[in-house]
Amino acid sequence: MAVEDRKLAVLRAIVEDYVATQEPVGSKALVERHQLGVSSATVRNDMAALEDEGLIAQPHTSAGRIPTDKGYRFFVDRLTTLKAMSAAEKRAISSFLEGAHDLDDVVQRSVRLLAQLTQQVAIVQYPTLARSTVRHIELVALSTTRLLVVLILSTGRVEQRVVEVPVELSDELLADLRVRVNTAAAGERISEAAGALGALADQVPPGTSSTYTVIVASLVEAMSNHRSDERVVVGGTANLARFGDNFEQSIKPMLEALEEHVVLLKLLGEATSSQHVTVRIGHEGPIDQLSSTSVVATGYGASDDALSVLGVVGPTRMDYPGSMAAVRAVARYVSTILDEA
Amino acid sequence: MAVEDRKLAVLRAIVEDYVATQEPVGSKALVERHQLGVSSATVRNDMAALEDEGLIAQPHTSAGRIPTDKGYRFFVDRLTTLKAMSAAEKRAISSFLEGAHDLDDVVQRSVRLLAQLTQQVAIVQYPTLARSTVRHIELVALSTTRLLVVLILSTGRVEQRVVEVPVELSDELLADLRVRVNTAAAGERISEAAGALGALADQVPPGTSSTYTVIVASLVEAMSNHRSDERVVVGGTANLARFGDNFEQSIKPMLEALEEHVVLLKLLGEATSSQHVTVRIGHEGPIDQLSSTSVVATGYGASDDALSVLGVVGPTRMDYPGSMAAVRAVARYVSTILDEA
DNA sequence: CTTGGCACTCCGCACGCACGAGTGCCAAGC
DNA sequence: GCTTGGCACTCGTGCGTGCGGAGTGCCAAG
Repeated sequence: MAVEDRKLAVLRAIVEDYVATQEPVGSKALVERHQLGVSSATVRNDMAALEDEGLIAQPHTSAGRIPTDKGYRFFVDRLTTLKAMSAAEKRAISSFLEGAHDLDDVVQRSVRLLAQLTQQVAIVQYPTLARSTVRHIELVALSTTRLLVVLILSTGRVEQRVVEVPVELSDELLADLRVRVNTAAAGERISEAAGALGALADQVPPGTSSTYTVIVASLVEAMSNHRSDERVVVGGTANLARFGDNFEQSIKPMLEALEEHVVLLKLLGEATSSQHVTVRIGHEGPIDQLSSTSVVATGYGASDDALSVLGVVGPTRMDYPGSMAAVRAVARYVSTILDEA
Repeated sequence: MAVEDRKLAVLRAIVEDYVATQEPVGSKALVERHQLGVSSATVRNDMAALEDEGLIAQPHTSAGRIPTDKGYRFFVDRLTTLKAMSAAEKRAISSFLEGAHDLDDVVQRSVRLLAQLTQQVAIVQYPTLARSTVRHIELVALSTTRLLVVLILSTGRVEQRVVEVPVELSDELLADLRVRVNTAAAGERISEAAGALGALADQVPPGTSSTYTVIVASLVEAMSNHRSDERVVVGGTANLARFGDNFEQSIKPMLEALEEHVVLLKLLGEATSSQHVTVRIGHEGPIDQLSSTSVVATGYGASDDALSVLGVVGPTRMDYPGSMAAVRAVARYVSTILDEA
């Protein structure tokens, strides 16, 4: 085995051992636990080299080495082959997810599943609405000036929104509106539906013009900032235990981030752009407080132009191959399930 | 001041100091921080008596005293007068909640608010559907055998459910069904709607009987176990920091409980039966692992026959008067808001 | 019943020490 | 040129010891 190759084997061994034990790993322990075929002295030399390259570091003199963020990055990029899920695992996943009878249910189950599989904190963003078309719009008057708009989409999603309208609503008006709105918007993509509705404002029945325009404007406004695909669901927070015992520094910022969905979306970030599993290690992430946590995420969804995102968050010292495999597997299953729906 | 009265004053002082400092409180510190008008020796005697009664205890000989669960119970039942919220707080609460334009929003904001006010973990159960009446039922075919049922309720709630029907659906059948279902169920309470629907199965159009009965049966089944008012929302988990530093023993079981909504509902438990604020202290709760956490909760909702529940969970060592006041205040505001809707 | 005094207990903390794990370097061997 | 065994050196950790302080219980006097 060439020297370079062995160095990488050593790096891999260090990562694996450190992930498993959470303790700095020394040269001696390394040769014992792995078949490296060389003595500890040789390993020491290799380690010194790896340290020069910035891939590993020692917490203090005369302690073992731990991987640096750069080391993990190298490990993930070059030393990792995604484990395939076992047949049993596959079965478990699909049977678990197929029991769902509701979008909420699918999302809920996915989070749980992911948390369970990876033993980490799992995050799932709701599927985007981008590709959905409008199936039906129901208008319900909650009071004379408050209107509930229920949007039923082709994919079975249901969105609702209360709109404050600045005029009095009558039953006839509403009935008329309902028909017009539906004929205008039905079959349109949600992104275009707002536009289609806007056009309505022109072809108003005579004598009611201002009322109409006003209501339609409210509707358009409500539909264009539907925010529900920014919803995220979090699960497996109890796995935060694996973050280490240091509450203030590692667990608390994580809990705080988990409460802020906006922050979470930022965290999952660019993963949304592809169906590839992407990994963000420690400081690579956008949030300073979370500099010792990694994110493994991937886009998912029925098609490439309508991706949402899902993944897990854990300490930099995490089982990358396992997490990546689980994330990918769950994303695939969820995608196919959403496709069926 | 009579002796008994002073003993209670001492108990109150101990609870307050311990809650504030999280440290066992000694006789000397007590006379310094509170105007008890007696010497530390006298307080010591009182403390000995309180300990005999099981209201306080010392972690070890020659340490200060801490309240027992029984002591907290006594404090809550007899020594506490609910603080009224300040005018500013009231304004803050109502303005914060009134910004909501959606049931989800109301619930979400309530949780945040409660967590913020109490600096603890807040839990809000979705309002019950009990009193709602059916406004409209929309049926959408997702595939030839999968039917999306959307239930729009008078209160503006929207419930959805996918039903697997064991027959092929045609457009005409669906249109017909839609009309019949709506005329049968509209205006009914949700609890009665299932029954009203069931009656439909009899007055079937000739020739389609079995198909009809089958679909209606599916609908009835789906409607009778709507489970959405069992949904709970949790917030303020970052406040778990105040649980103390002992992760394994106090924080982890809490995180686990927070993931299990069923467990949470059990935890909030009987509070649902009244609009009173109820307090469960430590071991009084139904869950052994949470023997050092207390629950402050109350029923809320538009009317007495349709109560849901909301509250906070924290360490037994928590600010009961403050939490109780906040829980009550939020419950009231949410109730009135739901009432308007 | 209250109070000051006093002896006693026990926790927490700092100090010091020895131990062990791990390293880096070197000289010898393949 | 790599590899290897040996060896001295460095630190971090764990453990026993000793001390100070907070707090108590009890007692005798007011």
